[in-house]
Amino acid sequence: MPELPEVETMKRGIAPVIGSRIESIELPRIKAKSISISPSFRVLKSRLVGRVISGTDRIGKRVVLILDNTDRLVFEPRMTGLVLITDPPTQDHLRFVMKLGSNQEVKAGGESFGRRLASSERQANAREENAEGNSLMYWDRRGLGLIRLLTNEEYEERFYGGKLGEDALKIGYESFRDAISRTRRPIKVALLDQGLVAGVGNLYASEILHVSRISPHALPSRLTEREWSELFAAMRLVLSEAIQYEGSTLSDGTYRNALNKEGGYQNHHRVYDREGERCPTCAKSDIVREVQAQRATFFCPVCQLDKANELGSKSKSRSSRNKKNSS
DNA sequence: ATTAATGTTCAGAA
DNA sequence: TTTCTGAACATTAA
Repeated sequence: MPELPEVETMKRGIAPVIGSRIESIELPRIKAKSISISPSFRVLKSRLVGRVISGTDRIGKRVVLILDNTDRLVFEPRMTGLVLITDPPTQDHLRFVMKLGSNQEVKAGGESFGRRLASSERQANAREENAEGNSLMYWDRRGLGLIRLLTNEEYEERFYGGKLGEDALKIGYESFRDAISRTRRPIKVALLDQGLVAGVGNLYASEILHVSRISPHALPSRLTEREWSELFAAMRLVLSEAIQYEGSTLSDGTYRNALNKEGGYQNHHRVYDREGERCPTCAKSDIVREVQAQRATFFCPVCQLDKANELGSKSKSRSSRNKKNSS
């Protein structure tokens, strides 16, 4: 699901829209309930049409279009949202379309979707319409995402007014440690708090902790200096690796980049969704799946052993595991 | 045919 | 103040 690497990939993928003028915006007529757009679609239309997209940005897990009057159109994909510039995965969950004037000549010859085009005439037509019109689309299977148009001031207030933490790839070591130390929740839970550091989600939190060999249950207050620096390095490593592979497309196949192409990082996950597989780091245990704060958490109980918390941990029923490790 | 599970964010409760 | 819980929604696996 779109976390920092996926959203960064979308942002990079829509770079071709920079410099284009917005000719119109549309709400595709679909059966699904419409997503949240604020202010209203009418207002968006009056404020967007005619404007030029002067740039793009990413803030945490959001994609941002910067307009020539400094307004910002923010796409928040949440679970299953995608920002695309080619045909979306399906037509029935296409939520928002922005038609763009071509800033430069677009070659209409390069159709390379032959296989999928065969499926249905209706879809092929709709797709053609989108593909040749040079448009930017928002697709969202579950429809939990949202789109909002903000003035520059509203944007600054909303995202830099202390409500959102610094971006996980921009934050420095000291600030990172200070931010995460601000809570008494376990480290895995703290990493998910966007108000502390922005961009890390459930999948990458597990991966980052595994690389740094820190237990998801470890308490920030008890991390050593060495662990902090390993955690920080692991965060940068994992996120940039994932960006190199254009993000993770999980088994449900939802996530795609801006060209509707799957990511590749799922093949390089060390622990996420790998319950029962051998730990790639120590090879002394299988990966364990556990629910922590209502979220699936994957880790290796051996090389991510939480020494400080081992005895006093308030874990619930652990009956299924009988490990007779010397202690 | 129901039900649970999926992950992000926010409002409201503890 | 800080942390926790449930809702928003659509789809799939059980």
